[in-house]
Amino acid sequence: METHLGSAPKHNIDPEIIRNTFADYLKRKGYRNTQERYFVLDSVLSIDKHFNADELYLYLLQRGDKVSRATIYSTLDLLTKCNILVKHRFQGDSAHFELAGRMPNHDHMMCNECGRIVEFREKEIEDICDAVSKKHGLKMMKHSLQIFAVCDDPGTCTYNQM
Amino acid sequence: METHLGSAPKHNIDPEIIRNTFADYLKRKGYRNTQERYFVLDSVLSIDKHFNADELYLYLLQRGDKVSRATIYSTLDLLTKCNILVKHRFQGDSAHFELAGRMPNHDHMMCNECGRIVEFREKEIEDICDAVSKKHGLKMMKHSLQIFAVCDDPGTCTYNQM
DNA sequence: GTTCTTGCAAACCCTTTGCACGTCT
DNA sequence: AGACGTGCAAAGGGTTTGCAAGAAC
Repeated sequence: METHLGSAPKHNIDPEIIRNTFADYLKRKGYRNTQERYFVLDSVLSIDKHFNADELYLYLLQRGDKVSRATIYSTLDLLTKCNILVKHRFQGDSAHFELAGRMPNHDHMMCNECGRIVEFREKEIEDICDAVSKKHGLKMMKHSLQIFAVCDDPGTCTYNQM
Repeated sequence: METHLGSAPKHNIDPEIIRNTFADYLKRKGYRNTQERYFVLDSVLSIDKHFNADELYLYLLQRGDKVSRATIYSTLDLLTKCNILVKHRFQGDSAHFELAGRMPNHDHMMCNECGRIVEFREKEIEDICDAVSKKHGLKMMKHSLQIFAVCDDPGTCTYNQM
């Protein structure tokens, strides 16, 4: 079985640091160190893309680490809560995840027509969010920005507002 | 039956213009002018909030216009495609809609703890999105920005990153 | 009269849950 | 041993779909 989730990470995140972060979190919360949780963590660390729960499930299968979907969901939740993963909800149906340290505070732009996703980081955005939050009496935790656009190149990507 | 969707709109959108927009769109696409579609449009025009499909279904019932959920979904889709409505996907489960002309290009900030939603408009954000799109060879159609924050006031709203 | 739309219920997808079994401490 | 986590399958919520009946053209 072949998935599109690469197994040679290009990000420069130190796996050891993340494993410790997770171990600390579990300990702090009184949660147990189970094989399954670390199977999931190790897979996640080897992916340098966005992925959803089911893709991760299949990827784990392919690696020979069978973990049930229920456990995948539960572990993704833990990993999100301790800020190892970031959870996105794009237009589509399923939630997408990615390593938080992979490309901090970046946002996404997608072509309505071809589905291509462009990631970008724009410092100003974070600053504006911070300022707006303060102005309204809140403290920003994070933000999520998506730009819906269409490719300029009409050859590969024609937009039709049907 | 009483819903929380007000029936006295405070926005200053001209219903006639919107009805014409919709009629033109239907005509242009060869879709039919059905009672149900205009029931939905009229309801939508009388709401000055975000709403989801089911809230709209109940609101229509309350007004005495019975339209099935299937038709609600289909009509919401049409209204979104012709830019009368904007569709949002906040963290939660269901998609939320609102009139596009109600508060153009505004964004949302929500408190993780109490769920309060603050709407704001920041011109800079639109400008940055536009510039970023150009930089990557795309033409921006729209953007969606959410800020996840917590209320400053610790009395009403304590945040605990469990 | 033909084609499109509606309404209902069933199907669907993603996610969560109940419960029995297994594993961690 | 006890408590917690896992896996399975079933339930759940939101949304879409198949099909027969009805409405628009």
